Amino acid sequence: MEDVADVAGVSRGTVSRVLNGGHYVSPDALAAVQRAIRKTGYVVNQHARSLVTQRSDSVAFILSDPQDRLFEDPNFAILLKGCTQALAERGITLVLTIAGTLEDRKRVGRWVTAGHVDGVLLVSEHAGSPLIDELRSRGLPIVAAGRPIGYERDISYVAADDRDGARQMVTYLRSRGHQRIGIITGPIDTPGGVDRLAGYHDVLGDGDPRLVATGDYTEDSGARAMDELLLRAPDLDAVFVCSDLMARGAITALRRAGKRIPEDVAVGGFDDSKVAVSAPPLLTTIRQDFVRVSTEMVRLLHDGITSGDRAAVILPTELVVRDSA
Amino acid sequence: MEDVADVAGVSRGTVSRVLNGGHYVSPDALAAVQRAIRKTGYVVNQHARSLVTQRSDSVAFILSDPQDRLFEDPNFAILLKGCTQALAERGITLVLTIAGTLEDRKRVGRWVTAGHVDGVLLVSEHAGSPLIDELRSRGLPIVAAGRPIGYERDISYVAADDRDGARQMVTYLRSRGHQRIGIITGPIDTPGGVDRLAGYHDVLGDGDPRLVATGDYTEDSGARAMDELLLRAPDLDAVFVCSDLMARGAITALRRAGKRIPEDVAVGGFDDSKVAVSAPPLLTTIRQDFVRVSTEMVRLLHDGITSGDRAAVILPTELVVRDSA
DNA sequence: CTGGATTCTGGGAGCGCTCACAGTCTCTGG
DNA sequence: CCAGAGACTGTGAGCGCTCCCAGAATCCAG
Repeated sequence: MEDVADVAGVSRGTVSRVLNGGHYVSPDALAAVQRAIRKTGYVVNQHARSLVTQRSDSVAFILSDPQDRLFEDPNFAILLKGCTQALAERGITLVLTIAGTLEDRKRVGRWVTAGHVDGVLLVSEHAGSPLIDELRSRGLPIVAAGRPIGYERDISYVAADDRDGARQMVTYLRSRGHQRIGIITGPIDTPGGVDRLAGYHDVLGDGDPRLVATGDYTEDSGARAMDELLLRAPDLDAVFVCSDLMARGAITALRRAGKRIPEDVAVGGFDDSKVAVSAPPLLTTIRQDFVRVSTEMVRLLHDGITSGDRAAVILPTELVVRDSA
Repeated sequence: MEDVADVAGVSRGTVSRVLNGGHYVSPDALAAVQRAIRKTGYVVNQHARSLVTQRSDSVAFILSDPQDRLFEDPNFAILLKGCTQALAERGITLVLTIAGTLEDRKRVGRWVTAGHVDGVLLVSEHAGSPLIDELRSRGLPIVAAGRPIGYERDISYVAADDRDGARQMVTYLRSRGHQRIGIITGPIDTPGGVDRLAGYHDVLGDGDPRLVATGDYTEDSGARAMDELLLRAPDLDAVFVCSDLMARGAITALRRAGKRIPEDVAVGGFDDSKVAVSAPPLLTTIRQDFVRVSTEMVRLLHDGITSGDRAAVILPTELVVRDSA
């Protein structure tokens, strides 16, 4: 930097000003510095800058999922890519951390609170992680993907309107004349698990508990839950499966049981992910826009870093009718 | 840090020594410092450390793929996760960068060469990127996933033995009595594209050019290439498709054309990825171990950072026989 | 008892940057 | 013509750490 200043015939201070927006710099000095930077091939030392500004211009993307969902679930990939790009536009770097095990989570907690990042994007399935408390106590801005159960007032989050989406699907199934509508929920400690089930009950009342089964968002679990449902309620004529991937599993199970879709049993999914249209029957499902989720998350985190604000954003969901219901 | 030194009754120098391995520190001082660190809740400032050591203890994972393959191809996810974990074990942070467009690549080039990272993991489909030259000129250690065409002597890389894998598959198909064996290759500017085709020719000689078609590793392109092959060589009785995903597309196309698999046309894939067993028929394919690839990549990069060594690792591939051939 | 390793410790210098402050110069209105 | 506001510039201090060097303490062999 001293070199640049010498070449441009100005002082370090002026070079620094040019680097940081160029306010209070004369046009001559500006041009001279820019020329000198090109000539010397100078690049700022981010560490030196961070040392004094106390900011790192990077954020952590923490995937604290106990399973290897990154592979199974395309939503994660979309979220990850969307965040990377939205951050890049703001000149912020995305640091990916995977914290599956409890030990991982401790390590990540230490790392994050050591001031490596200015904020955290939390993509975790399960609630009640001690991570949130630790991050909060350090005053680190956090934005979660999905409603963080038990922390709604404490940290920012972006979520799709799960409950309303579920209502739309169940209402639609009923409008098509289905009487015995089952549901395969996600884990009951996830917002997608409780909220979609709540939407189901909003429309159908308490209903028959034999029509409710639980999966873990994997394809296999969808098949297993469907088998269970078929056993407990052989007369069911429709099922709302709370993720497309599980719906695919459920369809496999239904076919094994000799059921035609949608003639014998109608199937509704959730997500409108790639798997919804990867094979016949094309899934009738609820769309949630994960690209939008990621841009909103980044926006919220940026706000949090610059102003300390907290906010929650609920994005609308939309029924997409295809072949399976 | 000064606080810790005061509490422990020692100097900054001693605290620093404890932090960096504890050599030349008396047991008493060591214990006192460790106690003081716990008491004060001290965490090192990574930026200050990096400023003096000139190391960042982080590496970039550069995904410079023009398409959105991260979604289509599960291999990327496995690679990404494997690298993250292998690095975490070494206390190194993974910074994810996506450089799809040319402009992205420039931005990433600037960023990486600005000293943000100690090394680079390059996961790029296409060769001849100016990125490699730029990184090399800065002396940054690089490890590529897959053979970096034209840079084999310049940078480290880890690759599966594509050519031998292809030979295994084609040999197997021929041993099963197939006479007219087609191939759907990857893009011809990728190692997987040229090497697997070379393996095919190793076994079959020059053969009939009408039996060769090219895809781009997406499912759709597999279907299109199959249609083309069927048109040019309606008598073909087997096809080696150079990725499982494309093989799925090819199977769709074959079925549309009324062909039974494997009775009318046998299909061989490559990768042994999740899609190989996602639906019937289960794919006969070539296994390459991406977890192993990622750990080897990290090992090589670590070597490169600490010692400046370069190396190439070729991992064996293995035929997996299932239903499709 | 002494000289030279060997182990351990403290403190100064400096990594490359930003920020606050003091100072200079120019331009305005009274 | 002058005071004061505004635009611009240079300089010193300091961010929190590691590294180096000098010196103190300890130990062992001669």
